This record gives sequence, C-alpha cells and structure tokens, in this order.
Amino acid sequence: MKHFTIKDIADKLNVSISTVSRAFNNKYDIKEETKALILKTAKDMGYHPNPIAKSLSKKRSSNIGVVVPEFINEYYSEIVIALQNFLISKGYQILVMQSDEDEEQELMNVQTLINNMVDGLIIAPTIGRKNIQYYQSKVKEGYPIVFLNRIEASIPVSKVIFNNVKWSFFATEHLIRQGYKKIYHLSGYKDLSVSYERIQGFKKAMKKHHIIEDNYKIIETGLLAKEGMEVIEDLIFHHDIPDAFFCVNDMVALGAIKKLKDNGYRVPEDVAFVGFTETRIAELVTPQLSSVKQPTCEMAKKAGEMLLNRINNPNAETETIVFNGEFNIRKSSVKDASIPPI
Amino acid sequence: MKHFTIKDIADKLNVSISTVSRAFNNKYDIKEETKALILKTAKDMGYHPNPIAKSLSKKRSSNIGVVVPEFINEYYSEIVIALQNFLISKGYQILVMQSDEDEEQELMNVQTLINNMVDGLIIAPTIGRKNIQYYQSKVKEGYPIVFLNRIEASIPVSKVIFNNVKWSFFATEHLIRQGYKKIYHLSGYKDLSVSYERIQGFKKAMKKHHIIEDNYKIIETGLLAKEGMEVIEDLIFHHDIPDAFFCVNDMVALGAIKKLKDNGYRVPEDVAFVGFTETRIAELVTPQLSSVKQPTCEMAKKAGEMLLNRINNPNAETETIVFNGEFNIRKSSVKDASIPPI
DNA sequence: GAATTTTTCGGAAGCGTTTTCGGTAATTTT
DNA sequence: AAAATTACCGAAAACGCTTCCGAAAAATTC
Repeated sequence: MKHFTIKDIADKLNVSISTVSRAFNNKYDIKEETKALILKTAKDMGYHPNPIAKSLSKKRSSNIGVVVPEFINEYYSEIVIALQNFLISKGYQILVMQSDEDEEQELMNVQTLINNMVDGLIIAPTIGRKNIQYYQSKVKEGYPIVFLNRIEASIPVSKVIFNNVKWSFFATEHLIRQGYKKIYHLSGYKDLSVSYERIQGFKKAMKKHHIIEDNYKIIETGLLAKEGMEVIEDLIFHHDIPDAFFCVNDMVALGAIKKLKDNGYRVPEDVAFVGFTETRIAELVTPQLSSVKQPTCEMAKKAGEMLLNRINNPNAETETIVFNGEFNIRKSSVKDASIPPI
Repeated sequence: MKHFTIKDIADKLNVSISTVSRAFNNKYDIKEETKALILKTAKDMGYHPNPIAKSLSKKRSSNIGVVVPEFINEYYSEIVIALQNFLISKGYQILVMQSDEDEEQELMNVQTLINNMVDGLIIAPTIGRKNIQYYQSKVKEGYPIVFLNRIEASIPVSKVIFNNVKWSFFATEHLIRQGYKKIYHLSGYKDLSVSYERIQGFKKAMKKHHIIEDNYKIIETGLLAKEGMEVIEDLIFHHDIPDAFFCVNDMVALGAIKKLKDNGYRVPEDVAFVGFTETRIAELVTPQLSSVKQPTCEMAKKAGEMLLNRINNPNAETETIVFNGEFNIRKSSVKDASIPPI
C-alpha cells in the first residue's frame, strides 16, 4: 500500500491534476458528477492529501502554535486540551511547545512554530527583554497572536486574562473576615503578570481593612510544591509563622501545608490556607483546600475564537477579555463556620 | 522585515540556489569560503530555512508524532516533557495529540500525524479492533512506531513498558504482610494492558499467601478520582468495606480516600491504601500515600532512543524493554511500623 | 443559426527546498 | 606540457499541491 498523490488519481481517471484539486477544494468550476467520481475513487484508493504540500502551496498550514510555560501543573494541561478540542473542531491542528519559564526557550519555540508556518499563535508568555521586542515586530508584521492568562501590556494583541486583582482581593478579604490577624502571601515570581496582579489584590484588601505592614508579608516563591515547602522551612527557622497563608496556587499551598503539618502545626486550627487556580485535588486533600477557580476551558476557547477571528479578519480591533471565577471556600480556611465567609 | 528564501540569498551573492543549499546542509562539494560567506549573509539577513519546503523535498519532516490517551494525569505530562527534551536535543520536534481514551480518535490522530509526514510515532495506545489492524499494516509498510507504557502484544514494534506484574505483586504483598486480611483492588479498565498486568500481580500475591477468593475483590474502575469515589459510595451502600485497597493509580486512591473520610473512616487505621504510578502529591497529602514510582522520564527517553534507532536503521530487530521502579511505603498503608514492610 | 455567455477543464507556473547530472576551472599526475 | 583528477558550482527536475489563464464545449441569447 503505497502513498497516492493527486496525480495518481488524475492518471487513473484521465483528468488533469487541476481538476482533481478542484474536486477536493470544492471549487465552483467543476461538474458535480466529475467531482463525485473523483472523490469516490480517491476514497477507494485510500488517498489522503498531503498537508505539507498544501501548506507550501497555500502559504498557510491550518496549524495553530501554542506556547505554554509548562504543563505539569494541571492548569496548562487543561488549557491545551480545551484549545485542542476547540481548534480541531474548526479544522485546525495545534502544535504545543513549552518554554519551561525560560524566555529564550520561548523565543526559540515561537520561531520554530513560525517557521513551520503556523497560521497564528496562542501564547502564555514568560516575558523578558528579548521576546518583547520580537513579539512587537511580529505583531507589526501582522502576525496573529493572542496572549492567554499571562500578558505583557506593551504588546498590542488580543488578550484573555483572569481578573486576578479582584479574586485575590476576595480571597484575602475572606481570610481577614475569618479573623486571621497575620496573613502572608506566597506570591510566585513577582515579575509574572498574574503574580503581580494577585499581589495588588492582596494589598488592596490589607489597605481596606487597615492592616498595618507589620501584620502581613509578601514572600516571593516559585510555582511548585517544593518551593512552598522551602518557604515554610525558612519561616519556621525564624519562628515567623502567621495565622494564615494566601498562596499563588494550590501546589505551593499543599507544599506549605505539608511542611507545617510535619512540624506539628494543624491546618486550619493553627494556620489557615487559601490557594488559587483551583486544581482537582483541592477537594481531595485533608483539609479540603479553599481556592479560586478559574474558568480555564472557557478562557482557552475564547482565546481560540479570538485568534481565528483575527486570522480571518486581519484588521479587527484587538480586545482584552477579563474572566471572572468563583471562590470555593473549604475547610482549610474556615476558623469559625458561623462567620459569614466573605 | 519580510520572509527571505534561499533564492534571495543566492541573488544577493550571485550564486545559484544549489550552492546556497549546499552551504546549509554542509555538503562536501562547496568551498569553505563561499560556505562561510553564505552562512554569514544568511544570518545577517535573518534568514530561516522553511521546514515545510524541506519536508516536501526530503520526504521527511524531522517531526515525531506522540499520541497519548490524556495528559491531565501528570504521568503523560511527564512523558511528553521528557520526550520533548530528548527529541529536541536530537534535532526533532514533537507533535503531541491526545486520544482521550478513544480508539477512533486515536486512529484519526495517527493518520493526521502520518499525513503530516512525521518520521515516526511514539504511542501509548488505547487498543481496539480497528487500530490494531491499522497499526499492523503500517508496521508492515515499515513505518517506525514505538509503543510506550501500554502495549498490544500482537503488533511487532519495539516497546517500552513497566514491570506492572512484579510491582503490583510487591505492593499487594506489602499489604498482606501488614496484616490486612481483606484487600480490594481498584483496577482501572480491564482491557488496558497495564490494568491487566497489575491484576495479574495482585492475583499472584493472593495465591502465594493462600488468600481465598472471599477475601479479595477486583473492581473495575476508571482512572480518575471521581471514579474512585463512586466505587466507595457503592461499597458503603453495600456495607462492603475491606481492610485495604490497592489502586490502579494515585488519583483513584485519593478519590476513594476522600469518600471514606467523608463517611467517618480513618486512613490507615480503618482502611489502608496503596496507589500506583506515583504522582507528586503522594507525599503532600495526609496521610502520605504509599505508591509505586515509575521511572517515567527514563522510559520516555528510552522510547525516543528506540524510535530514532529504528528510523536510522530500518531493519533493526524490534525489542521490548521492561523497566522497574520503586515502591515507596508511606503512612497510608502502614498499620504497624514494627512489621517489616515487605 | 450565429453570437454570446457560461460551464468545465487542462496547461503551466509557483510555493521553497533538495539532489542529480554535467560542466568548468583548478590541481595533480605523468 | 598534455592528460587525468579533483574541487566547485549551475541548471533543472522533483516533492505534491494550488491557482491563474486561457480554451473547448455546452448552454443561452438574439
């Protein structure tokens, strides 16, 4: 069983290759019967068009490039799955690459994808000097790009983001209302847009409730459980354990919780916790973890829609869509069930 | 800044395109100086070769197709990351698709990838009637394929698998040695090769220790926490809770544990647990979850190596490599610390 | 029934590479 | 110094498809 080409079909039916091509791209200038005949024999022969040749000729690939920082943390897995489902339904394939939180790697990924003629890019960027410039030049050339979740304000592309300030504020305020006096925020990388925004929300809540700087702290961490653990080790060493932690994500929270438990602290009796970007395990652990849930799939789908819109309509205005989520309050942050949570 | 081609360089330097091509593919029949000159001006112009055109011409793409059932469950995320790291270092890109445990979807994925001229495929298959035939025909044509983790014995390709029987046996025997009398196995889908093998290991341990059929059960489940929870609901309803559970993976275990805790059971005092395919959260939850750890990255890398070997050496013998792991015993399965665990 | 329009199709160029073949020019051999 | 190699390079075909242009055939108009 060899690989057939358009020419094999043409030869077999004594038509030209242009006619065969027309049959597949249902053009108007072909007789219905010949089209049907061609399609049928092609199917019988087991012919599949060669997307590579098609890409070369059409100068577009029907592929969408997706660049995420990682997909070990559930969140981007969900993003990728949702993107894939949506874009396949629209006739696109996605090529996924991960930058590993490294801007140079990200730049290479994007270049590889562009060289492979992806028709557009959806990126959750790890921003740095070099790639800002690169993105700006690509956008100026008219390359369709959408930023998802993380953004860089100076780049004029459509963006899909979560309202981090607002929900971070809610989560923090919840802890304050529960009566926790000393609250620390494990913030993730400070130069990440999502971390920055969550810090803003955190500070806003502190300000509103007139909590003085002695009674809160913002501690930069990574995004992994390990890094939550390391912070706690450090805090224990300095005898500096607050009443509650608000964490940049669930994994950091879980790491921190584990380390505290190992050292005899009880959660939430001694120390309360709130996570963010809720994962499936939030309700599986003990105590169940309060967390802010993001509409991950909807955000991904929206990003896909915006990109396709941009591809089909090159001079559409860029827009920024801000999603809201929900705050799921669970045992890890509830001191007294009689207090209204928010 | 437009997109330059090989021809632009040729024109600029007054050489032919063949010479430029030779410069990039460092062929022998080109003068060192002209080669250097071409490479330099190409770099200055910001030229990138077009991989699509290259693929069409060379009839190979330097892309490897990867098909996994899902990557929401950490395991395949790790696989994908490890494959990507390895294959990129060897000059390949990977195209990842997920079959969602659906054999038809998987077939479509594989066909899409083959049409896109991937040079080879690494598959963790969801086996069914249709795709067995398809794989067999592709293998017969000489298409390079490696099966990873899951396999179908009847298809003559190289395979990388984990020794599920052995480590399932160890895990089960550990529970028996700890003195648990009634042990249930939540097995995953029975027609999955990994589940089948783990069931074999489980039964082997039962047999060795002369545990009669009344005192164990094999219950088919899915692979998600939700499905672990459902099983427990059912068992509680029938007042049929054993002393210990051995689960097909950590998520099923965590789901089951949660449901039991919700119903007042203590883990491990009332019911003990062992998971499989250890995830990062195994040591973050309370109680920490005993689990069998697989050398995921090594397995992925090996699969990559075998595939490249097969690509570069078409008539190499197929081989099957069986990996071993480690059994990490934690609180969730330890009744009495004085008993030797295994 | 001739003129015009419409339908349908083939030829050929083009997409950006690689690669074969052949031909100079330079070098080595005698 | 003529002959034989060797080093280097250009022309052109090929990869499998799309698309433009023009032409033949069919249908329509007058």
